[in-house]
Amino acid sequence: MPELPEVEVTRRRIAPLLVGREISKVRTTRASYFFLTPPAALRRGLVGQRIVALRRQGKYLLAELQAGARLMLHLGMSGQLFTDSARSVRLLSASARSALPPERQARFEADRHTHLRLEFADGGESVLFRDVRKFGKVRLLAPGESDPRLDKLGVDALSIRGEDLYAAARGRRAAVKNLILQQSVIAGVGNIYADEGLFLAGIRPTRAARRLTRPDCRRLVEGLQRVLKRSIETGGSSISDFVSPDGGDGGYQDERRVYARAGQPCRVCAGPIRKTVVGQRGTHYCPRCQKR
DNA sequence: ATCTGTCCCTGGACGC
DNA sequence: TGCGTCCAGGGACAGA
Repeated sequence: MPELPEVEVTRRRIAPLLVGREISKVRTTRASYFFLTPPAALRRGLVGQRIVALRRQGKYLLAELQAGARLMLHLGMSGQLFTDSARSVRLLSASARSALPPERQARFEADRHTHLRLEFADGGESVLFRDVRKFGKVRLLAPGESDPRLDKLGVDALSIRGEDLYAAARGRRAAVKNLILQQSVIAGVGNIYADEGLFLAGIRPTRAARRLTRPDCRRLVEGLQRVLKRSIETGGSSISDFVSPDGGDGGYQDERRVYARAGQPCRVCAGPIRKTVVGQRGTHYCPRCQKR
């Protein structure tokens, strides 16, 4: 699931392929709630536009266009942003793959889940957005226009300070894990890195947010930033769907300490990692290393 | 204001 | 082999 590191890795690797190029053709699938801007309006608004920058805000990507409009993208749960030449088995479902001869099994062919395809005036590589579960979003923002989703975002997870988290936790009875998953509090943290950051900080995910001390908040922010930065360095986590724009897998899934490791030995104390549910999300922790 | 539960979607895992 | 059932989860939303 794309969280801050996966979105940032995507941004860094695909920016050189977008910035400075003029969109010549836009192909979409039919309208669905994936399209916050209806497909036809999206096509009209993008053709002929040149992309001048690609930024990240929380888990959102914003492609800035020359005329001041912005293309807002969210990868949701299963979103994949990549180029024509990307090769990855993750770009095909297992059933679709098994129907193909071996030499074509890693080759991408646009399918019904490929909702957006941008072609460019220079005739070079196209950029595609595929999203099986359609939890992703795409919206074209007119010059000066914003989106409530962006307006609500809190401090970016890479720049938040312990003191900010401490302030946000005042009076909150909810579990600390719920607090750090709230994009209005910390923008960019999702389920994997929430669990991993809490582990590094030695904090039990179920602990009431308001019970955190200042030092707790400081350690939690340090833990979160450490896992986020390390994940960016290793190319993100490719646990189910994530691929980088060239089709390559990330490397962070091999460094996970708790996420999706229920029953396996803790890398610190060797005791079994436990799985529970917090706020309807699968939650993994080490009962011995995360006592408080 | 905060908190909790429900819903959107699809494919993969699992049981029989 | 094939079918049915359950599960994963980001975030919007409704209702308490």
